[in-house]
Amino acid sequence: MRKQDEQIPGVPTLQDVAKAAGVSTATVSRCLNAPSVVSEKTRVRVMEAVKTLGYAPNFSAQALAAKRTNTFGAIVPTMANAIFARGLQAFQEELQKSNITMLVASSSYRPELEEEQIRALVARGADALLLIGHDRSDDIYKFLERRGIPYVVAWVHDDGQSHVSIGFDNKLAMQSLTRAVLDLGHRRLGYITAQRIGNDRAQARYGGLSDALSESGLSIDDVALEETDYSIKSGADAFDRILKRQPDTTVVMCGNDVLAAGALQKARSLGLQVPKDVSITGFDDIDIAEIVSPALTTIHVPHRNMGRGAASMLIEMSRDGTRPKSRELPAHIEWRGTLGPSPDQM
Amino acid sequence: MRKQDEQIPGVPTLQDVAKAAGVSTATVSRCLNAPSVVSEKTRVRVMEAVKTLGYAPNFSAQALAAKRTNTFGAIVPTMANAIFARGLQAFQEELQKSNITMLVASSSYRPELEEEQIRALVARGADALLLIGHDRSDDIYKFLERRGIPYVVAWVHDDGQSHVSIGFDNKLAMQSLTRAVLDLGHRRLGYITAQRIGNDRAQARYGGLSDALSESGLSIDDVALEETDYSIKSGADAFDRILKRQPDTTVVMCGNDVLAAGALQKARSLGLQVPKDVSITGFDDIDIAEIVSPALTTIHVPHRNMGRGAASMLIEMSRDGTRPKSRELPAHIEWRGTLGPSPDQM
DNA sequence: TTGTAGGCGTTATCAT
DNA sequence: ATGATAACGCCTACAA
Repeated sequence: MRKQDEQIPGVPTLQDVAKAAGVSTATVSRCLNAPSVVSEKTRVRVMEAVKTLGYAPNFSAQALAAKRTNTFGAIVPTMANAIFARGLQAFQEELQKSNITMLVASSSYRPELEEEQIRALVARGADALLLIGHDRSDDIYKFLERRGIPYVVAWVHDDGQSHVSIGFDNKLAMQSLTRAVLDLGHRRLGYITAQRIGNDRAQARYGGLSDALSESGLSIDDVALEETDYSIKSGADAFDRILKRQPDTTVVMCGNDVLAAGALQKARSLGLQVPKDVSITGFDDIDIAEIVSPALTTIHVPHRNMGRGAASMLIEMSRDGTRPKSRELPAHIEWRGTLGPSPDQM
Repeated sequence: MRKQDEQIPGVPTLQDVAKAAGVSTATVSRCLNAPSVVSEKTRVRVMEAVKTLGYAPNFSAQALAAKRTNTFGAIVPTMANAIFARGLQAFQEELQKSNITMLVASSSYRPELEEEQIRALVARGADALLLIGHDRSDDIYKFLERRGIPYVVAWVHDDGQSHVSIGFDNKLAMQSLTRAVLDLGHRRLGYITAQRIGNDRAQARYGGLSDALSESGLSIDDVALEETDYSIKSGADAFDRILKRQPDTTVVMCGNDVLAAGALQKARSLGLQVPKDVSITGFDDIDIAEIVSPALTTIHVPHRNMGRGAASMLIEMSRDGTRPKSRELPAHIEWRGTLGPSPDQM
């Protein structure tokens, strides 16, 4: 009288559909998962029952029984950052084509939190994982290997790393930009970076700066360095500090466009002309790079392509159990208005 | 020899932990979910086994048995839009405090797709749902009611609507901004809106414009209207068309900041001074509003608060089964540099 | 082509 | 405080 004779409809199950269509649950299941193997006649009947009852499979039960969830997970540092938001959007659009759902978690740039999130997504049955950057504990990589969960490391490409990845060479990109800056005669540099700890992209970019400097016989120790968090205001404040410490600075390079936008804003409010008095460079080429004025000279990064590519790699890995080769995507200098010759050149 | 005597370890289950600790699976389950009810001694033993085996509960099984997933879903039009990305980030951070996972799906502003996504998230066991705007089919609302899934409609507040919501009055906000514009003497207006179909925020904003005009004895038919999609370039193009159609336009109001940024850019490239020759207004107050120059006069919208508030409302609804009152958050004009008196005033 | 039935890994209700 | 054991809803050999 409690369980069996329940009168209230509740949520329809396979059982209900089976009963309504006068077939077994197995047949209903097949209609849904392998329609070709069931006769036209019964299939029509079953599908009708499905429709009228408003049946939708219970995901948990499905996952439990089938041992696959058609769900991929993505862990990003933050979604509030346009570069990840755009990449995720593309990632998701690509997955959707294959009827795969995306689960997102954000780690707030905190390694412990990221580990937790990875485990959580795996526990939830994520069939594959998108990770940002390769900088994480061995334990967690082992964990993934052991569970046989395919993953790709995105937003970076580094020949020294063994994990399947899709991205660009952050170091090389910043190195080439720095070379361009030096070629323009700049010698008194400032550099604003995001927090580098636990962020291999920021580290690599810094490394690129350093290397380019060395090439020219200069030292990274001579650049006015500011490390700060990710916001326009932080960029502005950092710019201010740099100019205070080193008033004859001719160029301030920034680890990303957001910081650069802040720097640019501050320069303007300080009455400095960009790039006549001081040059500024960014990195990422997000929307704001184009609308500030003068528009930011920056590194163009193929965010959407990375998201899309990561999706297709994961789909392949998950489907075929293969291990595709890492993909390096191009990043290039986007010349716009904030980088000019050093005033010293005159 | 196949199932039982499997030698390869595989993923540890409750069973394995139970065996290792010499207790029943029930006890292990209790250790994890209600530690207080099991004796100190056995608990320690069990937790040890958990640790050494690296056990993590299987989410699907858990959900299937417990009929709750600790997962909330969010369906947004797109994550590539800063306003949603920021709101989601806040939403997720708040959920995390209560150990709830967020599932995101994006509908690309397509109603049918949104319905699909809602059903998908529900099928995946979402305990509650965050929806954007109240504009959707009755069917889907009925579906949610029937399943007893709590949901809140965010980004809007409209007394005429019955669903639990958190947001601000889009119409009123645009109305007040329009009043301010008219007070400054502007009479030749242009308006750039995002696609209004299926987007009640865009509709409401347009309505606010229209109403404010009527109040002053003016007609919406006299404003040069451009409807376009969401991008900086679209805003720029629309601005161009407006000035072609109506060269004596003194102000171009925009349905959001992205379009306004485009308009501003185009104005500059057309050699127009803002706001001396032409004024521009935005809506949303996202990052870019502050960094363009002159900075955008716009409507400040509490994105993060909406995300956070939506989370806490949903948590309450899901926990207590209550139905909280809708919350209206304040939105106000953020006066900056792009809105000035009409040149006609001189 | 279709049905039967055993599992999937937990939770929760009873006893004990 | 702990242990059996029946759900939970679906998938999938295997049998018919």
